[in-house]
Amino acid sequence: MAAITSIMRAHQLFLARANDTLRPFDLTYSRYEVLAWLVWQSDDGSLSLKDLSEFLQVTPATITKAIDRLEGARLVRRVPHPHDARTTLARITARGRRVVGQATDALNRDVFEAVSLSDEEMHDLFRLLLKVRVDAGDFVELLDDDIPSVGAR
Amino acid sequence: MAAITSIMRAHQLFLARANDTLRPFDLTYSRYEVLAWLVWQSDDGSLSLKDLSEFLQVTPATITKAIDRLEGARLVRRVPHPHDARTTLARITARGRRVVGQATDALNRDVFEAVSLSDEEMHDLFRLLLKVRVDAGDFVELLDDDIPSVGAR
DNA sequence: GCCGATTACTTTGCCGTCGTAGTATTTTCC
DNA sequence: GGAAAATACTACGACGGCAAAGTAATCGGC
Repeated sequence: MAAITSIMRAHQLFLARANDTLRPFDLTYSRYEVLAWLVWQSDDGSLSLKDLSEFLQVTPATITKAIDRLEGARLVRRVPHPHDARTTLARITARGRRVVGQATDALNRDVFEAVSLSDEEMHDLFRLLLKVRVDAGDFVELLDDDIPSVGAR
Repeated sequence: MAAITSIMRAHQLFLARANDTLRPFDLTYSRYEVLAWLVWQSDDGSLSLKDLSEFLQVTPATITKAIDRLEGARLVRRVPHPHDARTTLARITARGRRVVGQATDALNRDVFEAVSLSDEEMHDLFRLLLKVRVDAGDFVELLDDDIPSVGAR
């Protein structure tokens, strides 16, 4: 249970640091994540709101509001799906690509590189967290290729 | 960065499971934490709101609202500090003690025991998370006695 | 012992998240 | 092919968190 409390605290700290770093860009970590998925996890910079909801593991209502704000900041645009009138796509704008690039540099510099774990420690941490997540019911299919040493070996 | 994302996800999963478990008690994990501190980290079941804010590492406004709700549910009572008129104490009620006991049993059964890590793995996870937290600027003085094997050994 | 600084709490406003309910559009199946 | 089920999004209300501003009480230096 101390381990779980520790997870909670680590989350709180990283979220706070990330939001501090992103504040100059008028972004939050949640909205940064949306932009990041659009840029690096899609072929043409657009994803359906449904897909975003699944990838980020938040409810559709959360995505609706996030896209509202991102659209207000002209970082994404809603475009209708060509074949299914039920779904709407979020497409990142040129401005969005520029901002997410700068934001990523800032996050790498100020947050991710602040962690002093060795590669091996980082891998151990990831492996242990993955076990915990699976126990808690996470869907990890998408991540399997990132962590070949789990379950196997 | 995959490790940090993994921390975020693990947090999300545990919080969701804990809140599911606590829903029948009309509690959330945040409010449960307040009750738990009052019961196990104080001599007489009362702490100042300031102390709660520091222990739980949330802003005073968050504590104010949490105590509002707990007081509304008759699980704690606000009582004035005997010597300092600025501070108010939150004191757990008999009803609060009863509820937090049942809630703890439920959490242990449904959430904490769901983690299948060995004692050694648990310890490793805790140690790695502690390093990460320190790098992220956490204050860990209060925890030193809980983790004698960090740094040493 | 007074005035300024500090401390403790509350209030307000914003954000992200959830749960629930609603609407519109497919899709499925008789 | 038309009704029922499933799907995708939106709307609303609640909650926990932060930041900033306000209020009240205490402390400290001169």
